[in-house]
Amino acid sequence: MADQLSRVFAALADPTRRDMVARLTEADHTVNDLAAPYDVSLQAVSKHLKVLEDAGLVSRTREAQRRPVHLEAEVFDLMTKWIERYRRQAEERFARLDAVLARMQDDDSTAPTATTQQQEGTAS
Amino acid sequence: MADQLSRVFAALADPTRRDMVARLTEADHTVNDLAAPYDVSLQAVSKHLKVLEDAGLVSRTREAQRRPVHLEAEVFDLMTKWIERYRRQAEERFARLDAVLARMQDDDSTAPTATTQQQEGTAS
DNA sequence: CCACTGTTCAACCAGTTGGTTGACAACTGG
DNA sequence: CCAGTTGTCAACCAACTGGTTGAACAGTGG
Repeated sequence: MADQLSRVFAALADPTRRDMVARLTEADHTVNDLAAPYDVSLQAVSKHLKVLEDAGLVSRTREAQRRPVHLEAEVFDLMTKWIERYRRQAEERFARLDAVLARMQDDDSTAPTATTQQQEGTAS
Repeated sequence: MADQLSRVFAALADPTRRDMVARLTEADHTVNDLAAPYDVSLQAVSKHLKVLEDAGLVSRTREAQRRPVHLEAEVFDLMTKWIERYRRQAEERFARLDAVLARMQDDDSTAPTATTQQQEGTAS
């Protein structure tokens, strides 16, 4: 099956599932309960829940005939970590780039072939 | 097409695309350049890039025959906002729940059959 | 100008997704 | 125990995905 991070992103790529997650932050819900607002069959909702469960975003227990669905919010951290890591990296890079540009402006005697990495030096 | 948030999540649900994004935080890259590490055709990579572009995660300009790919890191905020909003909401709810449980423990005169209506709170 | 490099478009294919309906399983509670 | 409520499983379908190959387009540079 794909790694968990992929499953989490994929699970949240569907608006209906995102809405379910949003509602589950307020309170646990039964399947019927969850299904009510959407114009799809109960089975479809059950499938959505399976996707969320496989991603580790929700868990289900039993309580009488009902299967209360509970949000496992810790999984959010998985995404947050990934996103923040690369966001930070991108920001640092932009900072570096700004510095380079500033330096170039500063003393424009710099050779244009100045060992900048890939595209970076493309100050056309 | 779907809304942008869905497209962004869907785009990042693929490990190859996540890796491309990761590499693009370091520097811009051409398509060939990007494709090098992966064992798929150039056309497949081109498709992945289209997905990332449709999600607003990257932009492409022209430079001679090359099409340098550039990361648009701001889009990360879209996800971060969504995630953080609901994470916070979930945390607040858990805090509330803890409070309720603490209170119940405090004066255990509470009827044990205390109508667990929805699942918990009723404190909406 | 024309060959070459870099990239995309088009058609196709297998596998997945999100939905459907119908049957059935699990559990309560009268 | 049996009827009723709640939810899942199975089979099916259309649409989408991620990959392929072959052809075409864009732009440079000899």
